[in-house]
Amino acid sequence: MSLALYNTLTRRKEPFEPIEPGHVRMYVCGPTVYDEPHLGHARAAIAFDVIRRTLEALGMRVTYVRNVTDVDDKIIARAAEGGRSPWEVAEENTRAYDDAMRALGVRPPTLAPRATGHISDMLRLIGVLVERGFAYTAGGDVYFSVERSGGYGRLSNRTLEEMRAGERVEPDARKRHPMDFALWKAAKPGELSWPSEWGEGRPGWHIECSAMSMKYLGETFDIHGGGLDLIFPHHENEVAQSTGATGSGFARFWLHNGFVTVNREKMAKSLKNFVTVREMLGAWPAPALRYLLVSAHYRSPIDFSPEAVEDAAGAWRRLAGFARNAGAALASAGAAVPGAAPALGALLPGARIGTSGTEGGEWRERFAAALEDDVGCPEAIAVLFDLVASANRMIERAESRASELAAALGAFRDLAAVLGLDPGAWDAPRRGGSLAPAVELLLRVREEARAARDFARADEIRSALADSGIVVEDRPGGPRWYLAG
RNA sequence: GGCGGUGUGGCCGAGUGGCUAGGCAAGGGACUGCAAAUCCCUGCACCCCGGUUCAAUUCCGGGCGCCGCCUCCA
Repeated sequence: MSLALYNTLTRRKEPFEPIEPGHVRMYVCGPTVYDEPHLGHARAAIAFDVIRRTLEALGMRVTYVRNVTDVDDKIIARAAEGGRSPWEVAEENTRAYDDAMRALGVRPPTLAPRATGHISDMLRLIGVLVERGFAYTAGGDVYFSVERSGGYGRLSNRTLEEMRAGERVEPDARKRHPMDFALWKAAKPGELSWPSEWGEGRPGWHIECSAMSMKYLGETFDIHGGGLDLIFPHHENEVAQSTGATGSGFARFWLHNGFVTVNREKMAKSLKNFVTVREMLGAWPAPALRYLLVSAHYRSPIDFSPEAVEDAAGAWRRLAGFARNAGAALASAGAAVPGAAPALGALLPGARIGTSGTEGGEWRERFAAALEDDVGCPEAIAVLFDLVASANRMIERAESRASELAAALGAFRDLAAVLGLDPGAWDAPRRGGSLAPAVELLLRVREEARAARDFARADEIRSALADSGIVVEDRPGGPRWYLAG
């Protein structure tokens, strides 16, 4: 089997092959940094993080570009409210975004270009569009002419007539067609601006993605992604601009992630029903959040609620518990414990899910097949749980060979890593070890109490540790402890 | 109104023309000083109405509900 992806452009699943064999070029619309990231941003970033890891795990090299929109009306407005500069606002929120994504195990893209660093590229592109007759000036503004663009509306599957029928905004008198959109906006006095042959101004929103994607990935590249809400007008306009300027095709596959909803409604600033990543991380373990956002197919909505996160946390505990138990079982059998998958954030292929012939080949094959079908994470997760149940039975039954369990754990780590859910990778950073001597002393005291059948004292110690986030399990071979979460 | 998506057991969430994923929660059992973790067992789901078929949750037609987009939006 080979990889198939759902392409918004054709509204079908299509076999995917990169233009350059073995090398995928992918561009995803990143955040507009006017506020701190909410769960919706996390969902998008994680969706494409998993897509990227999947491509890599299937043996492809991925050049992944995700932009930062750091010039925009909302940033300017936010700056004005706080009496700060737009630069400051953008900088602060870019940092908040990066921190949040790192905490959720989202690997940094290959490149994260900022709009303000590419003004000259945008001006050049606008110049070409004006030259070729796809754009016109009106005052200090430059507009793109949708009527000049062949096939405008193809991506969002609607015609210009249909769009006009649904018009909700008063047409701007300076536009030739109501759907024409700004490539360059004349600066208002005192506003952030750059010089151009059309006067002082700043770029429209859509042109930055055309300029930056083509600069780093070429005129035609493999995958362009973003949230479902960007299909129209943002991506439609990108297509129009880019194909207008180059005369050749733009992105071949368009991938769009579904929303995070609250009470089945889109999470959005305007509805005031959003939850920031920071708030979430304060209340729940990061891997539980990541699990929640990976557990649904990337195109489906995920309805957020405290119960949903609680369920995800439970599922995550089962996965993490398995890695712990299997590791301990192997160690006590004197067998080698498979190493953790590459650390989070490492610019390395997410995993080695190589198929038949390898240890744990059957699970690897099923897992790969799930992801090859339009990145079917729910199915892939089901394989992971099947593996866990099966390997737990090996642990339970003493007659199982250590080599078999080691293969299962190795496969588990490799496969979970494709989803960014390898427990080893999450545990490593916080295994400071500074707690260990104190905890182990308490556990020795507790063992003495248990030996003396002073269970009140033993339970007291256990619950005191629990209050500090340390879970104690009494095993046949003695107590074991770990950090909760 | 146009376009797109979606409707599965208490909840989340795959999938399939008959052999009916997975997780969480729940109940019972094993293990344990008690727990925890783990294992075993249990619950007979597919919006409605027609049609095709030996057989439909799965295919076709119609209807209804919900969600999204229609120049803020991941």
